[in-house]
Amino acid sequence: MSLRYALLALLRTGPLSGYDLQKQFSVSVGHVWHAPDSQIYPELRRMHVDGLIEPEEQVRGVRGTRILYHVTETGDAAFLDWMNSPLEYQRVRDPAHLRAAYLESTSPEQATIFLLRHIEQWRDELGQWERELTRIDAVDNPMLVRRLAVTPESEHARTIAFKRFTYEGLVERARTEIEWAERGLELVDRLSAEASLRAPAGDA
Amino acid sequence: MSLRYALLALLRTGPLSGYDLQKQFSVSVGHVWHAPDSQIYPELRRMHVDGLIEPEEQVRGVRGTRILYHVTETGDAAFLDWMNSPLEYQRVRDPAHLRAAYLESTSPEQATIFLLRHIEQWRDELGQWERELTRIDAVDNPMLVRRLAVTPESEHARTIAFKRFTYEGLVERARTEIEWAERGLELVDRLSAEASLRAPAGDA
DNA sequence: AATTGCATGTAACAGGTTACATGATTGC
DNA sequence: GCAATCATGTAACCTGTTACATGCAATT
Repeated sequence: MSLRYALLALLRTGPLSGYDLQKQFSVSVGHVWHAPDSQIYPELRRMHVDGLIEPEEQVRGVRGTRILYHVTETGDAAFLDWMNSPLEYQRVRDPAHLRAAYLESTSPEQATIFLLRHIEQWRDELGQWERELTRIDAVDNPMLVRRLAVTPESEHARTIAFKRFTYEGLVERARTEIEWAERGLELVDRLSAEASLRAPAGDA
Repeated sequence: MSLRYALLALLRTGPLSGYDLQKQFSVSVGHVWHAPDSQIYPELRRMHVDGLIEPEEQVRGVRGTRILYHVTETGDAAFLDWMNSPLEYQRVRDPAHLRAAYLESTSPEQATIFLLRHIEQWRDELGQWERELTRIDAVDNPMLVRRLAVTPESEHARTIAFKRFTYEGLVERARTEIEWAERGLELVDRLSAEASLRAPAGDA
């Protein structure tokens, strides 16, 4: 049920349409909580039904409309309640470590491919998050700017500090994953070397 | 769809019942892939329908039965295919970092509570994984023992090495999370101190 | 006039969670 | 005789994914 709070967090910076939210999901909050558009639109409806947000229809051109959603007082309270409630941690479900635990069942080559892909995967994430960190420092992220615009100036440093803190955590996590997989590559090589010592294949 | 491969991984050490598997999920593979019993029994049926496993009914007492599942050749091949196929990474969906990004919306006290809980959460995981590491070193984990029993001795070191590698990764991840949250606590304190410098509350 | 981007959704399905439901066996 | 635990599931629900579906507006 975090989707609704991710949406509320964005909407608390000011009204946005489903489409706006969808885009933000791919660049800002999407870095910590992915959601496809097919999930966002129905959820917005439910949030409206629950009184957390209020739609405002806007005319676009001759016949087009777009719906801007405003956070209601109820919605604001719901967000703050969530912030102050114990977080529900998700059960572990980690395909990479699941596979890692059984790498002995495949060849060193396949193990290497798996580990290289793991490194690639996390390097991509790392790149995104590092870029986001520099954007935060430059106060260049559109959502952060929106957020600061509706925040008293005395709170600006705090707001930025927590965003930075969040992305620092993500960056460290990515680095940890990469280092782990790199040690895995060394392990695969070491095991292969040991095996070929015991049973040389290419020798006479 | 990793559940089925987690189940196959366990069954490849020899036949087990749904109940056995359920227990293993809470102590071995469950450390990387959680699954409740209500998911395991239906999945075993589907795996039987798909020809990956073969049930063997066993009499228990006068009327009780238990069903042992054996991996078929098809099942074995399916597992190895999975091992050699690109891993499907899950989209990021991280409630802790989502909340961290908006900690400025709550009080320092609530932020502290959140961070302390995060530390507690990961310390629990860390403890489990560290215990598992010592069990691996002592060759004391029942599933590892089963696994080694059906593995040629020349492969024992490899098998143990990858298990160790897996849990080392989990341990590092937990440590990274804990360190991050501890830095978060310092940040909250620092921000509170700065705020009370600018607007002293307890003073005359 | 065509392309890109804005804007809104529906439907079918897969995967996972929670709660419910039942009964037998074994050890004390 | 009772408790623990072995052993098997069903049902309803929620969340998320993938694919499909439509059409206007602004720019080139």
